[in-house]
Amino acid sequence: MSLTHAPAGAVRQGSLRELNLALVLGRIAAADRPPSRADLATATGLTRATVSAVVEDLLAGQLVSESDPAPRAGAGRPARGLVLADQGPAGLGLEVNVDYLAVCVVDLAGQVRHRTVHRADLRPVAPADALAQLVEIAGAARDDAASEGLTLVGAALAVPGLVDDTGMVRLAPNLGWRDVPVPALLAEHPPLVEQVPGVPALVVDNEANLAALGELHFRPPGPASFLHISGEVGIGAGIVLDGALFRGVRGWSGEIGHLPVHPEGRPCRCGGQGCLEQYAGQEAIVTAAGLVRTELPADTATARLAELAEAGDPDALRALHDAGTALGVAVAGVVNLLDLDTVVLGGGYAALAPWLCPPVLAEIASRVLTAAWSPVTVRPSTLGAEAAAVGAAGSVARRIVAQPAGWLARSG
Amino acid sequence: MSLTHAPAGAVRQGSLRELNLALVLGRIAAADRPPSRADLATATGLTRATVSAVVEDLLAGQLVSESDPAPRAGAGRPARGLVLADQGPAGLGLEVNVDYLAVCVVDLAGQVRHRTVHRADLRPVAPADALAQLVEIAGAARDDAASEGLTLVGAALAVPGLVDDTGMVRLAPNLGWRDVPVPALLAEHPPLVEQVPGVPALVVDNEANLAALGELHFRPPGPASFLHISGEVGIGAGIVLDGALFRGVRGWSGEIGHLPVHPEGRPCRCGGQGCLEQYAGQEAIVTAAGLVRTELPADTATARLAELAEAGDPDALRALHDAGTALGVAVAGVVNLLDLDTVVLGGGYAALAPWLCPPVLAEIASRVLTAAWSPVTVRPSTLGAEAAAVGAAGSVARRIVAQPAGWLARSG
DNA sequence: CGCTATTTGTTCAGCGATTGAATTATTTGC
DNA sequence: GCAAATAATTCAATCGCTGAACAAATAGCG
Repeated sequence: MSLTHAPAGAVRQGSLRELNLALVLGRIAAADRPPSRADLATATGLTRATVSAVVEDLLAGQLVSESDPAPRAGAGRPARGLVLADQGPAGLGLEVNVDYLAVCVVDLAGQVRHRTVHRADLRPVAPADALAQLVEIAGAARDDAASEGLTLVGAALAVPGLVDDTGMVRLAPNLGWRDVPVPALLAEHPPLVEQVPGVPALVVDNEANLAALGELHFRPPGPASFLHISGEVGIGAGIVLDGALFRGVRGWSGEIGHLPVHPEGRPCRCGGQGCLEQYAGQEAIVTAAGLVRTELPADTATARLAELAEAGDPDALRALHDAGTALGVAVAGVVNLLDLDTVVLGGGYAALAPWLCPPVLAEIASRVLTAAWSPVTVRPSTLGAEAAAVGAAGSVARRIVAQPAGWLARSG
Repeated sequence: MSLTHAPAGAVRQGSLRELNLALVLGRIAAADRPPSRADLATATGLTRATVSAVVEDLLAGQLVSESDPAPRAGAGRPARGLVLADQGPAGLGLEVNVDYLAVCVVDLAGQVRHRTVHRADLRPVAPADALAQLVEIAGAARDDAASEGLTLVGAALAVPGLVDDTGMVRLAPNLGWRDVPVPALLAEHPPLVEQVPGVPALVVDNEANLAALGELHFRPPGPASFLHISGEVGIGAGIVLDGALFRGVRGWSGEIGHLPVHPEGRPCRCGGQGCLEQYAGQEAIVTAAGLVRTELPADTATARLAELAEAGDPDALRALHDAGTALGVAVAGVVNLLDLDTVVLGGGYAALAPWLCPPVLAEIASRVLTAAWSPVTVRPSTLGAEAAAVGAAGSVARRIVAQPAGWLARSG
């Protein structure tokens, strides 16, 4: 029951058209088959005349295109289907992580049109240099996209750390970044994207948040509310409610890693005791499995762990089971609290999901009151390791779909 | 970042006026001093001409009234202040609880204009009979309100149990209700409220949810996002995000009582182990304090407990401290997850807040990562025991403020 | 092959709501 | 008593939606 139906600001004369552009475009994006103008009219409640006028604007602005007449039974003039354009605006996704840089381009329809991953240990690299490398890769991606008729209209950067609302990276412990003014550093390079009213040129956000958004956009029939858990060294949760990321009062939501699972248990670096991170963080799992803590990326350790588990190594299996149980205790609490019906295991957990899911489901079954009525789905993320970059680019593309007026106002 | 700015349905010609009516009325409601038309124009971005036209509609519909010219310094024609009308539409709040029936009427400004509490043990009473008594009391309240120029336009009923989306009470254990079709039972009585387009005649909801909404409306400068915890036999949380109650996918959010605080601890009726309810539920506190479990209402036991604590009884103090610590562990987890900055202790906890708050705050301080940056406020509810009834009535009144067009369309 | 029914999409006069400038209203300060 | 300042209203112009009529394109049927 959202009681704030009205847009935040004034509803001017022209807002009407803006809202209907968004409404119609949103329907086209959400439809499973290319809808006709008539379909849109009945779906939205607008008249066909209005829909035609709105669609004309969308076609002129390269936001949608007409598809071949869909074969359809019955009499009558055949409808022309409308689909999101594969040319026009697109989003740029960037990611700086411990052991790689990633860049990708996602179009309006959510298709990944370009993708580059540059593997390198970024920990010894100064932030400014890392960003410079990223800009270089992104420049090539932009040219590539341009050759396909795509115009980049905004960028989103995923980092493994806390980001404040100005885009400053306050703390990215595993990367060794502290108080890095990313927007200012990137402003020293030539702009990567075309400026479009209503679309921020650069958004910096936590990788867990953006990875969750990636999951939202690229599972066509997926749920609008779910919990996405990124298991890395820390454990971050992206909470998606009604198709929007819930960021909390200060933008620091999702710290599921410090939910207590053994309140009198091991001390945690957060100052508490028995936090989930101490039992289901990557380091905890790896050491519990008897692996020596590897020097370099978590990736390797995770892959090794999966191998061992695959081979039936009892230590690895026990470590995964214990971690899954701890995770399940925390997840059950979240599900009880928020009444979500889908949990996605992402990040390092994705590869370990076959062993983590059963104990998580077991804890949910025994602790969640309503689990009997309504089952809770727990599944691994479908996106690869660079989910955050894809989610970042997708969030930009999605913004265009949600607010097309800015793009249309750009060039006329 | 809500990406769904557009209203769900079509934006017709007339929607423009509807949206601006809501926008202007919302500003009047949110202002701390009666704004003038000129203030509203600058605040909303609309022209003064439009604001005048909109205000004229609101005045004609008895939704706002002009206050005496506010004394103001400087030259110029004095502004006429606009305030929410103290006549016109109002909301009816109803509550059935274990040991009382409550009815109240709240006007647009959020003022409680009428209040009746009928104390009685409702457990042996059949649901139909309880509702019949409630209707009788409500009828008197409606007549009382009518004499003050108020018209009831919707009712909300709070019950201590799970309610599905049809208004059916699936289970209210402490009341002994199961699958009670409240809307159908109430339909057998003459209607209590005038039908207004866009305002449901009856909403049935969980008391914890409605109590949380009560807190939202009646702390003028209060935060838009907070956690409201009702400590009764069970422990329920109302999660308010951006001024709206978060209900979850199926409407069953807020089950904070089953967050694990001692995962290998006491078994809980939910099937889990070590749930919060086992350590901070009213029964748990009362028995821990050495009080014999009293026959009747929890109220009495809570009051007795407060008395003992006031007098310095060591058992009572220890029981409250332990309960507060358990509560704090759970609350810290929620705050980490959702990044909320305000926690309200309501229901039975309100009276015990002086002893519960300190340990809760201590746990938050030690377990919440961001507590150092941004303090978390923990305070008792300011509403009385019948918070849910007030919140219920307030939610109806608030709906009129959020969607005034329906009321205006009513009589012309 | 031609006619009709059917559905899609466009055109156009009408209308409601906002806009911006001009106008009126009311008070303070000189 | 007059000018400056602020508040609120009036009014022609304009923007965008509506509803109905109209044009386009196809399947079914005799």
